[in-house]
Amino acid sequence: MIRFYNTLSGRLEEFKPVKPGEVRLYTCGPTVYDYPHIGNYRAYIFEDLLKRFLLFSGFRVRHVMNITDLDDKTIRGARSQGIPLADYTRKYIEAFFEDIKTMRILPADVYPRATEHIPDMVRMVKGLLDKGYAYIKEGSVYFSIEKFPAYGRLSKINLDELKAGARIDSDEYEKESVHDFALWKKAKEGEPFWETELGPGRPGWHIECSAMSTRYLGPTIDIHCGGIDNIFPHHENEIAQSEAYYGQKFVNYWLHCHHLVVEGEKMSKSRGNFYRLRDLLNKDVDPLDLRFLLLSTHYRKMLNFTFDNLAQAKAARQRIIDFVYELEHRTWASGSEPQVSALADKTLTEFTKTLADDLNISAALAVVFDFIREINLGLTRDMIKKTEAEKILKTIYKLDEILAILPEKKDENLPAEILEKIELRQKARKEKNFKLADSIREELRQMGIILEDTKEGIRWKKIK
RNA sequence: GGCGCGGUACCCAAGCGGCUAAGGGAGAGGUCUGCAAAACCUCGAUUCGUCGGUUCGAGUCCGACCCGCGCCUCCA
Repeated sequence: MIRFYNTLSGRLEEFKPVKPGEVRLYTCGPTVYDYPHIGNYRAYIFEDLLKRFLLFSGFRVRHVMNITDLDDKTIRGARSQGIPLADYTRKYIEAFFEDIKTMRILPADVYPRATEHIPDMVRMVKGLLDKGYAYIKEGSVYFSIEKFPAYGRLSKINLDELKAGARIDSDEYEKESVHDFALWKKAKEGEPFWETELGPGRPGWHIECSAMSTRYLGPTIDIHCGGIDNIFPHHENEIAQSEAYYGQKFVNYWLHCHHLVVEGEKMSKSRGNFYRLRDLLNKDVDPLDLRFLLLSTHYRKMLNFTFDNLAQAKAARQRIIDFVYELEHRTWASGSEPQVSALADKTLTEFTKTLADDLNISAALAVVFDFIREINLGLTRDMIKKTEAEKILKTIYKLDEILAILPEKKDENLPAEILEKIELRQKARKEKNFKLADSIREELRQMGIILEDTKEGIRWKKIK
């Protein structure tokens, strides 16, 4: 049984997709006005874990992630540079696709862009007007919240109380009630607009997601993910629009990822603790170390990013890498040891079971490390035979289908000059010239190559 | 003001009423090694923010309080 914490009900629920064996997943994508920061990637990696787990469990997953290339921020950005919106957003869109690849995030099936779905949005807004959920004021269209009694159910927000906390309404448009939100914004001087049946203008931010999600996934979606900060008002508004328009349940399971903070404080440019993914990669951070760090804290818990935590994640990940390395480079005695095989099976079962419990990644990783310790113990006692060695490796790679933290098995070769140095050191060792041998070892270590002398000969590994 | 999250060893972190409180990192001692590295073994919280309560039994449920953080405005 798979259980997830559903924000809508506020408790753990058994997961049952609308259509057995198939999951329709919608995740809020990037707003392409800048390079995404590591907090964005925390959310994307949580979603990736979820998706990989579902795939691993045998579901077919239809995944849609929108790209917000039309909103206040992108418009402001394009205008400040005096270039067309599409030219402005293009480089961020390209960067996004590059980055999710380096972070090993599985691509979605569809990446709809707001600018390419204006007609879908217009159709929905028109429908909401026809059904009486929306009204026009001075050329703009607004959703009338009082027409939708279920409003506030997701965020548990009470509108009367909201009203009490006097807040400044930053929206420059006229509406009947403070909490009504714009579905369609009348064209403004210097802003891009579309000529439509609603008149010249552009869509409001919330309707973009409602239109694009239901366009590709149908009126009822199994799982909708996003950051915790999107619960109100964005997701609340999505529910209102979609359910008012389609007359049926919009989303069955709402999964929200908690924030990432840096050094215990909210990331912000003014505080100087703001990191884009690229800032870190330029500092020689291994993207997979970062992936491991972002992955290893439960998605509903606040994650504190520090460089110390990153170093800890790196060390933990290295333990797994070293384990795989050992298995791949040893020579094995033939024969078999059925107990070891059973342990591998048990590990896989336990791993899946812990993740099925609302993606309890910490418990899942504990299962992995328990397995590694057990096998390493067997290794020191020469209890692992060829048959098992293969099975163990297969198991680890199976686990990595979900974790995706093992390095690519590409450059297994070293440049000739380095190989020569290793040879030289071997010779020095043979002649008991340890001083020379140690200096070569140190020299290579500086270059990121670690040498290890084992019973079966010398081994090297790269360390970034 | 309203809504919500968290406080478990030096650090990260699981645990959702009942075996000796997972796992990782760092540390100490040991085995192996020319020395290292890796690996293995051993050690490490009589205790889970504080104080009360419920219970045969509580990090685990209830109440109060203290501390840290987030949201309520664009935001993953």
